[in-house]
Amino acid sequence: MLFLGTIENKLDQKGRISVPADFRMVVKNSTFQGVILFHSFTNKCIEGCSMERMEMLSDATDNLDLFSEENDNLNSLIFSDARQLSFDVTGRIVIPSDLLEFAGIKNSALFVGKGKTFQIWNPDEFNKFQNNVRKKAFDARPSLSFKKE
Amino acid sequence: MLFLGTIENKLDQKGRISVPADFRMVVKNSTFQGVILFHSFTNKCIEGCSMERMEMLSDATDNLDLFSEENDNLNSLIFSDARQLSFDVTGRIVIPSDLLEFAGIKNSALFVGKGKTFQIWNPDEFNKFQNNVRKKAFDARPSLSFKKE
DNA sequence: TTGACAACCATAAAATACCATAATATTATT
DNA sequence: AATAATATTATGGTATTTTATGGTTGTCAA
Repeated sequence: MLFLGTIENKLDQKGRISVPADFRMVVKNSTFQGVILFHSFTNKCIEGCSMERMEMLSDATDNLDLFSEENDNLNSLIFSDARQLSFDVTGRIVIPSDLLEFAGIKNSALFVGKGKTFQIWNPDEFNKFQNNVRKKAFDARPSLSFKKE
Repeated sequence: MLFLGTIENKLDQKGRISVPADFRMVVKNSTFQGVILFHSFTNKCIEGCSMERMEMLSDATDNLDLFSEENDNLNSLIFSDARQLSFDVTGRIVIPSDLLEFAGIKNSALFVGKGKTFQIWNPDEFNKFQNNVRKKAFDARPSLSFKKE
């Protein structure tokens, strides 16, 4: 199962927001009924994934080197920053305020499927980003975008 | 199993449409009883495939690199646009309205087999497209089109 | 005792399951 | 081979469930 599509949901005054049903389905068989969130390293948005994915990341970065400063820094960046947020009965989470601020999210947020992971964006910010990505893809491969007659 | 042939079916007022029985057979042994749909990057139509195929794509693009902007952009193009649609009891799906608009589909749609994938077209648009393709093939290779006796 | 937070209850809208039927194809029978 | 019987589709309408969202209460700790 993959995180697919983009769904916009609202934050209520208590900061709660529904995780899209399709996204909840992805972690349905997971031990942890919730998601992991952390700052994105590439964009002005929040990164999200399942606990299983986080464990894979851990396995990938873990080289058992207790003396590697680089390794320590990387783990610090990723794991100390990550929060596990469990769903309430109706499938909502409360996104920590520092993450909301980082992503510039106020009243509503966009859940963006990325396959094995997902992101949470300010809807307007994502529009800008997506247009930019499409433009870049277009510039890189014009032959795919416009077939000559 | 492959997606083969072209079948035209109707949309009802609720936007439901039967996925051709032969197409449903292709994903019969899949864990996810449904199809993945997304905008075509090359034509005015909807692209479709099985969840397995989407997972293969995911495996191919997934590199666990949290710092790769390029990878992030690629995933954004592919997965943020895709929807998983499961069959109802009679084998129907509801195609999201934005995809219908993109492909210019109103009352009926044409399922076009492409082997490992398929497409969904406005029937008239597909005719135009098909004629164009034939014309191009004709222009390119007149010698193949008219065999002398 | 106040403020943060979790558990609980409620509801409108949207999505999906359910039931029914008509059209088509497939098989069986004579 | 012709026709009857059966199964499988595609399609239409209704009922039920799920989802997203809002509000209230209870609990624990500062």
